[in-house]
Amino acid sequence: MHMRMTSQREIILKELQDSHQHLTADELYERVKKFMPRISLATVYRNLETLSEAGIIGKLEISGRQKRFDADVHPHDHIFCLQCQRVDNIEFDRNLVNPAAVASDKGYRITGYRVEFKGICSSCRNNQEKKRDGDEQ
Amino acid sequence: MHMRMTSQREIILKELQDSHQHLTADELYERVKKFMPRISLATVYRNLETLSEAGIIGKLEISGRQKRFDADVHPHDHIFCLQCQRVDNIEFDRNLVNPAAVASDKGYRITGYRVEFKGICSSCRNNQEKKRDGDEQ
DNA sequence: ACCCCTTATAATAATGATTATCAATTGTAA
DNA sequence: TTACAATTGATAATCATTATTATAAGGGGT
Ligand SMILES: [Mn+2]
Ligand SMILES: [Mn+2]
Ligand SMILES: [Zn+2]
Ligand SMILES: [Zn+2]
Repeated sequence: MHMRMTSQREIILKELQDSHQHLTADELYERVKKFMPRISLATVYRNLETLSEAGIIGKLEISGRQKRFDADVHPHDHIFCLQCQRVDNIEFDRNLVNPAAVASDKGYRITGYRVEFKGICSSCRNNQEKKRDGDEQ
Repeated sequence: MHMRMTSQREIILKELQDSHQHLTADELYERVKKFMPRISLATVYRNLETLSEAGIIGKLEISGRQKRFDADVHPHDHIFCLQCQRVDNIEFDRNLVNPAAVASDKGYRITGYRVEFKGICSSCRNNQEKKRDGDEQ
C-alpha cells in the first residue's frame, strides 16, 4: 500500500498535473526527458501504473486507443475528438445514472461505470470550415 | 458502399449471429475454422471490419481490452466482467443522457456516446463464494 | 466458354502499445 | 556500514491488430 516517492515518480506526477491535459505515456516521456534525459519510457509506464494503482492519478482507457492519464481523480467523464484524438472533461451529471437500477440485470454486481462521448472538437471543426471555404474558390 | 457477400463473410456473420454473444476476432476464428479450416485470421479481422463499416454488425471497444463484435446493431450499452472478461448487454435507458445538454461544453459537436458498466458477473461471484467456503474448512 | 477487371483471400510480415526481464543502482532502516 | 528491498534503465517479449503481396475467385460482356 505504501510507496516511495522517487525523483522520477515526482517529476512524472508534476508534469501531468501542470499540463492540465490528459496525456499519454509517451507524451509524458517526451516532457519528462527535458528534466531527466536518461529516464526510460518503461519507467514512465511503470510509474504511471503505480500512481494510478495508488489512486493518485486516473487512467483513461478510451475506445481502442492509447491510454491517457489524468491528474484529476474525482469521478467525471470524458469526450474525445475523432479527428485529433484529444480528450477533454465533460460536464455530465452522473446522478442521472443509477447503477442500483440496473444492478439486478444479469446478476452482475456493478462496481463502476463511465460515460464516453465522442465528437469533433472546435478547433478541428474550424479547420474543416477553412478547408471547405478554400475548396470553393 | 456495396459489398460482395463471400462465403467467408457469410459464415463469419452467421457464426456471430448464432452465438448470441459478444465475440472477439480470435474466438470467431476458432469457430469458423470448424467449417473453413483454411480460413486466415486476417480474413476474419478484415471481414469484421468490413461488416461493421457497412453497419451490419457493431464493434465494441471496451476499456483497454480486445475488440468484440455484436450482431445486434440497435443502440445499447454493455457491462463487462472484471474477472472473466465477458461482455453482456445492459438495460440502461439511453434517454437519460441528452447529448444536446452537454454539446455546448468545450465547443464539441457530439456524434455519439456510450455507457460502459463494469462489475463481477454472477458465475464469477459464485466461484468466489465456493472458494471462500472451501478456505473456511 | 473465354477474357478482363475488380475484389477478396491466405499466409505472413510489420506495427504499435504495453509489459516483462534482469543486471545495476539507490534508498532506508537496523 | 551492512543488508535488503524497491526502483531504474535498457532491452526483449508479448499481444492485438493492420499491412503486404502473390494468388484465386466472382461476374459481367463478348
Ligand atoms: Mn479528466
Ligand atoms: Mn450488445
Ligand atoms: Zn479535434
Ligand atoms: Zn465473470
